[in-house]
Amino acid sequence: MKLLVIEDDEATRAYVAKGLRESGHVVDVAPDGREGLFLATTETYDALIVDRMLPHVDGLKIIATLRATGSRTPALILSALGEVDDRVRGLRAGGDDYLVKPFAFSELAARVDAITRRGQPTDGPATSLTVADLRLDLLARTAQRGDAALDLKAQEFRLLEFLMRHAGQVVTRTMLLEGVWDYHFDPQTNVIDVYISRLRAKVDPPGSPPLIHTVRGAGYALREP
Amino acid sequence: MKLLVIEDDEATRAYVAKGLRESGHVVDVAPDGREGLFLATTETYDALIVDRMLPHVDGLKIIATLRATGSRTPALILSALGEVDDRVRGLRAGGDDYLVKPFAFSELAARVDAITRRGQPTDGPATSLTVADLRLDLLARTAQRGDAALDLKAQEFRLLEFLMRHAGQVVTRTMLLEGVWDYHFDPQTNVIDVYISRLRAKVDPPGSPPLIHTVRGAGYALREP
DNA sequence: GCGGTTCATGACAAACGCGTAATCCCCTTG
DNA sequence: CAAGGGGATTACGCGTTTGTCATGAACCGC
Repeated sequence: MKLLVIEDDEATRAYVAKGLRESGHVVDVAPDGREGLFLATTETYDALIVDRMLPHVDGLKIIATLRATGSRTPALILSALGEVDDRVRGLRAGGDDYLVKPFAFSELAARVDAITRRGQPTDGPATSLTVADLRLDLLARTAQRGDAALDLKAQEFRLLEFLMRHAGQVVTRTMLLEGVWDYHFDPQTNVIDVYISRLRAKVDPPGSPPLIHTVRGAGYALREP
Repeated sequence: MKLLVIEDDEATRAYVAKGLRESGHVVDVAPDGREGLFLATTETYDALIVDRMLPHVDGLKIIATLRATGSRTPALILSALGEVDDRVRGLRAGGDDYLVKPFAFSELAARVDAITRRGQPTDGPATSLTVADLRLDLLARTAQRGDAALDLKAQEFRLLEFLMRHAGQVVTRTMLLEGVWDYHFDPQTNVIDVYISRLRAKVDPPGSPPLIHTVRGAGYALREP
């Protein structure tokens, strides 16, 4: 994790930076708001640790400015002001957390970890699916088994996506007809068998342990080997 | 925002829930860990407010369990334990913030807003593109202008996606041949003209202000009207 | 206003993806 | 072991998508 510490007090700055480095982070430091804002806009950080009272540019102002430019880098505010109103103001300005001085370093480290933790992988709709060494990239519409790319047709892709979203469970033909073909009745067809066959030819090539399993009398299941 | 408050103390629970509802949130409540965990796993929340000491299942245990299932719903821990070690333990268990009782409601509200703030819109790869009233859902592979759904063919979709990713700028035919058709030479063809034509028929129906513009001698541009 | 160039579009042809059907295979059960 | 049934696979036809071509319209410089 790459962090930026903006703090005017020499001793605090050195103490915080040293501690965070020992926790395995890469740390840049800035002694005032001007320098801090410059670094924050020119470099990319995983989180900012910002003192509230700073020369040149106030800490809250820095965060508000960054937020106005669309930056969402998490920010932890350090402050000697411990009043509820001050804390609320800090959080409302776009801070993600607020720590009152004096603070224990272990708590600072824990809070930094907490705000950086869910940096990238959001709860949002998954953009890729993985089962064993099989990967589907839903945005690029690509698939690969191991490191071989698979050339899947549209319908094959949809079928595989459905199977992967239900990995480990048995999916019946009815489920597939509804979920993949959008048939809400029995069309008296064997499309599924055909497509499973085509999919197998690509997903489970000879030599690889098969992932697509037939569950006789029930349906199919995609499972780890 | 939909929130879940897990708190055994009747008075605190009612107080917190009432306040959050007045702040415009939708609030579910649970009086113990068992009920809380059940709701947290069956419903979808934007954030959890969890008391640390709970009957049946401990608050930290709830969060740890949820994290183990892959859930990343932000969690704010409430606790009477204010020691540094306790706070650190709470954050390490997967909590996103830690508030010590007694607390001011305004601070709770501010912290809830802080942890939910960057819930959805991550910096990750965009899952949808928007220009004016035109929207492309890259995961569902659907498009709509205003609220009319557009039936785009695969190639038309790719072309429109490329145009939208370069909205506001002129894209040359060479760029399109490389980016959409993956031709790295001049195939002496007018495919692009043809597909632009087909796309226009769908994206810019008569009556709507056109978004696809011809830039004579240069290429095309997708622009706000 | 004229000629040349650039772009737009409708008709056409080839290729491809999709689903059906027929055949073959293999497991199950008595 | 034989018969029945469910599943696998191959071959084929239809419809759609994709790209080419030719013609017509719009634009620009002279």
